Formats: sequence, C-alpha cells, structure tokens
Amino acid sequence: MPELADVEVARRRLESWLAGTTITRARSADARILRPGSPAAFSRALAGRSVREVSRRGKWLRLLLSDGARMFSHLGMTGWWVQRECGSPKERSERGRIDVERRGRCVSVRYLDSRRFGRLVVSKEDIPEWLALGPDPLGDGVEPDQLAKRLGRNRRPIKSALMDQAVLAGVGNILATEALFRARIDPRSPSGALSRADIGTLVRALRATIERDLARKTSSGPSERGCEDEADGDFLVYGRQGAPCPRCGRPLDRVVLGGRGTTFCGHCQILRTRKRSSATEHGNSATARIPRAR
DNA sequence: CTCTATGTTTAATT
DNA sequence: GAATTAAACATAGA
Repeated sequence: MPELADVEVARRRLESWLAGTTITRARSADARILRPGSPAAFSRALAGRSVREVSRRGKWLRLLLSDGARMFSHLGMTGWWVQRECGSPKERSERGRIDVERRGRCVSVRYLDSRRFGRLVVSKEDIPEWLALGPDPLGDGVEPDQLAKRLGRNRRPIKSALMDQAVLAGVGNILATEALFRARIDPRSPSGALSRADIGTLVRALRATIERDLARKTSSGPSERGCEDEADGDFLVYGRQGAPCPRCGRPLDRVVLGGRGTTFCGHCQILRTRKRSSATEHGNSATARIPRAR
C-alpha cells in the first residue's frame, strides 16, 4: 500500500485508533521488521507510554510518545495497519501489535506485512531515514522553483528523480507513472532537460493525482480488509501496457527505468531533450544553447 | 515453472 | 570517484 495517499490513509487510521490512548502492551518478534532493533527494546519503548500524535512524511509514519521517544513505521510493499479485538488470533502476515486502552476497552492495533519489506523502528530521536526526506508534496507543498533546484541538471530520467525520496518524499512508482502521463512528459526525459513550465505542470499533475487518490481511498468503504483495498486498480496508465492510451488510443508502451516497470504513451508523452554539456562549460551560459537533434 | 509486484539497500559494473 | 544497473530481500498471484 505504499503510495503517498495510502500512507496518509494509514496515518489517519492510526491517529483515530491511537491518539490520546495509553499503550498497555506492545509486541513484535520479527527480526526482519525490527531492523535495527530487538523484540525486547520494542516492547520496552512502547509499553506504558501514551500516544501524543501520529505524523507522516513521505512513506514514513511516526508515533510520538508521551516520553518523547518515537516509533517509526515504513510499510514497504505490503505493509498495512488494522484494528482488531485484543483477543483476536494472530494472522499469518501479522508482524507486530500495539494494544491500547480506549474508553476502558482493550483495542489491538496490528501490523500486517506478508513480504516483510516494511520496518518498525523505535528511537529516542528522529532517525536518519526520516531526516533525509525531501519535501512532502501533500504536507509541505512543492514550489516549482525549489523542485527545479532539487532536480538539478543531470541526465537521470525524470521518473527516477521523482522517486528519489530525497528529492520528493512519498512519490512511488504508481504516482510517478500517473503524474508523468498527466503532465505529458516522457518518463525517460533527462531531469535537467525539463523547462520551468514542464516542472510547473508536473507539480500540478502530482498534486492532482495525490488528491484524487486520497479522495477515492477515503470515500470508498472501510478499507479494513487485510492488505487489499478495492479502491486500488483504476489507473490511467500504470500496469496497462498494450491497452489503448486514454488520450489518443494508441497502445501504451512499457520500459524499465531504474529497475522499475514504467508504462507510458510514446505518442502523448513528449521526450524532452536539451543541450549537450561541453567540457569547457563553466558557470553562466547564454552561449551553451546548442540545440540537440537526435 | 516463469514472470511480475505499490520499496529500499547494497553489491557489481561501467 | 561518480553514476548507472543488477541483485537481494520474502511472499503472493497471474
């Protein structure tokens, strides 16, 4: 469930279940999920504390505890939080649980993650992974100028740059694919080749995609089921290679960028190209505009 | 059996 | 050294 919108939904659920409650018991025995960390340290850090707030940056979730310590949660590919009764039996994919007392009742919040790419980390301070995140397109907003700066002038494909969590926090394969389609930009375009107008369009496309995801996922039923939510699946182009482009009807293409499958329309999404960097280039450059043909 | 998968880290190669 | 690529992780589903 690792789209930015999914993680935001998870945050809201956790907040409604945990904010203001006191943790009576916390358990996780999975060494893969607790990395770094140990079952004993996990229980010790959480038990007896109350939950002050649940925040999110990019794909990371953070519980702020009454003693100032934190618990971080990354959902990886298949992680999800659910609410169960305290006596409810452990499920196959259950990797941890946090039991709290709410209005005199015992409520059990469980972490499910079949593939175990997710993580649970307890720490007294914010962890490096959290601090290294770039601006969150939903929480922080993104200025086209600042994004242009972060993208730099390199030849890295724009899609790979968007998915770099230090550039923008929370953009994954689906979001990057969908936003680039909306912005009509070929995902293989070198990030340095995008114009200021391109970047403005891209920022709007990202925002539109996130808002729509969020609206869909929050309105559509209680996504209380294990790891699946029905609101998933209806994408413009993601995973639809060979199907007709929703804009021009030509079959959608697929390439691999940065090891990730990338669907796009080779007709609607234009490849941006720019000047070739010259060995003598330095600093300024009204002179460095050598149009590049291919 | 083969291929793919919403993510990230690390090793290998250029 | 920087930059790009492949592999690895663990599991499920088509």
